[in-house]
Amino acid sequence: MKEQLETLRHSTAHILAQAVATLFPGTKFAIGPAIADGFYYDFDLPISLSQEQLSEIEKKMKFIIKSNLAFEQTMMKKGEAIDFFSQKGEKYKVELIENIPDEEVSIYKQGDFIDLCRGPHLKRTGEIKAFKLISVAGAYWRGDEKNPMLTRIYGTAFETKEELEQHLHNIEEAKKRDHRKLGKELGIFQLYDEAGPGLIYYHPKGAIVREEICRFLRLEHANRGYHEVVTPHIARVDLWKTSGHYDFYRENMYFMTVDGMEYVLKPMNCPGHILIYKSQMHSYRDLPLRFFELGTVYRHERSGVLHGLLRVRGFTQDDAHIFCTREQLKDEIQQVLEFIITMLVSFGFKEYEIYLSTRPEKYVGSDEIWDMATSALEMSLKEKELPYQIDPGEGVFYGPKIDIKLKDALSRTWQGPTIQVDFNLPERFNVTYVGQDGKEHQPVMIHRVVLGSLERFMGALIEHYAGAFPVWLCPTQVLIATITERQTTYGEFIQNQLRTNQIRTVTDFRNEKIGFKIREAGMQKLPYVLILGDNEEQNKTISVRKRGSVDMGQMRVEDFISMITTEIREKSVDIWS
RNA sequence: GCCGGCGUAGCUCAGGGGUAGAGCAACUGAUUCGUAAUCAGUCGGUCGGAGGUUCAACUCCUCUCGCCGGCUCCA
Repeated sequence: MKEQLETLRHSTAHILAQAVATLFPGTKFAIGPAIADGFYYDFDLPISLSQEQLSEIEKKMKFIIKSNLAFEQTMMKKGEAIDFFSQKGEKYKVELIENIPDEEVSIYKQGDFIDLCRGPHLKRTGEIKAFKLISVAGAYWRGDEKNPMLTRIYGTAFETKEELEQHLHNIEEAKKRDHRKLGKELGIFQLYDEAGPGLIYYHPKGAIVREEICRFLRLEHANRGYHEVVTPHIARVDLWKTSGHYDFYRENMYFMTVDGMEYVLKPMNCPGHILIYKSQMHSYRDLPLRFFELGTVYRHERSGVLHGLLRVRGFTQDDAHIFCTREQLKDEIQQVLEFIITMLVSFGFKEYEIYLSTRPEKYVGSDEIWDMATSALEMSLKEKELPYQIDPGEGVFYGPKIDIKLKDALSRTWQGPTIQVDFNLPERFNVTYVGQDGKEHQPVMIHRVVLGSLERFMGALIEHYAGAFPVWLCPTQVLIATITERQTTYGEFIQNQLRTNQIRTVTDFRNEKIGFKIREAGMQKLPYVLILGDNEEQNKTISVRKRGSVDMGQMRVEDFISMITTEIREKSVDIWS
């Protein structure tokens, strides 16, 4: 973000704070930074604030802007500042100052509003031309849920009114791509109150999309030497005690007691794959051994975090566990990275962020093995020349990981693909292989998903394509629409030809105008509509209309079949919206 | 889980203590039409659920379930 814009937004945040100070005496102030597309300020308010009150605050802010107050900076000795803010009861500010290492702290003042702030700021409040308060939300002080919850007001500001309008318009447009809205409109999936939150029901069209993705995944995994396995949805609690999930993951697990025995609905697939590995002795010659499963898992996510397909309680991962030697680790990681990137590209994803998460405070295993695994991950990223960021201390307790985050329509990021190195489970389950030396050794395990969960991936995919899937994924690939009922027989003949060629085809022989049929097809984002009238029947042709109002004119049905078949086979991601 | 908001017909939404509304969809009929909405009629609701206040609650209050925006947490 441009520094100028950042300053503008930060200054707007200060004006917001001043307005709140005037309107709600007794408010304590926390922090108010500029963020990606605006700013926020966190307050400890004496009252609870609702969305409607934002316009009242905006009004006050406009008054402050009009008053054209100067932003004045002064420096204060740390002790002095602590006294000053303590006197005002500003406990959050005092806490902030105490954490500043310098001797002096910077204070900004506009009118009678004084705030701890590094700056920089605009010269005067009057420089703000275009801002809007967006929403009010709760946020924990310092982002820690053990701390009190503050009231956060989000807003945005731009240099011109036009830019502000454009931004608000963009958000409205993005909302039209929301997978929850499109999922319902296009008949892809639905959630049902009576069935429980976070549980997805794929409708027939969604099931087709999902199945196409699964078929593709199975093929690609087989091509890369993975062995597909299938494991049960429940397992005795003992298995989860051995794995450590019972101790570390219990609040996310579903339990049930049957015949006096306790079972767990699986939250992960790893223990199952380990059982399969351990069913026989393995030589170093067997490694790497890769078990793949489209494994459906259930996790009790906290109610407030559920979000359409992107965050659910039951989902299917394209999960695999690779058992390999330490020497093979880097090579395996590289292959997985390559696999992931290839798949993302084939689905048309260009925007994703890669993170390398390193050793957290609590961890198992030696420093030496952590360093080895972390550098294996990092070297793989470097050699693939993939740009990445480091997420320090964000690794799992059992090992470091690479996460790839996909973006939704509103640019919120969601973790999809991940590669995690694990030293813990092989230890807990006493997983071994016989080495060249004839002795038992412990393999390293890699947990990895390529798309992540099918649910989340489909959600991201719907938003990515705004519901207009590439033809190979489309539930309906071709609609045959007749001009009058006279062409019904010809339409059936055409449909038969397409179906014989495995093209998913539906017909619209209703007594409706062609414009009406085309409109419906357009709203359903169907890629091709074949229009049949007397003209086509006489010429033994079809008129082809491609998604996005493109009239391709008349052609022979064989030519159309060959064209669309190629498009399907190549999984063409050519987008025409 | 926490903070704030919202739940009215299959869908999108209006209404506001005194007989429940529109558009689309569905159904019936007419129309047989050339590239994003043909016309007319009909059907459709325990106003998310449970308590309470009131002569009277869809409307006010309490609880509860679900959804939305955030926070925290994650595929």
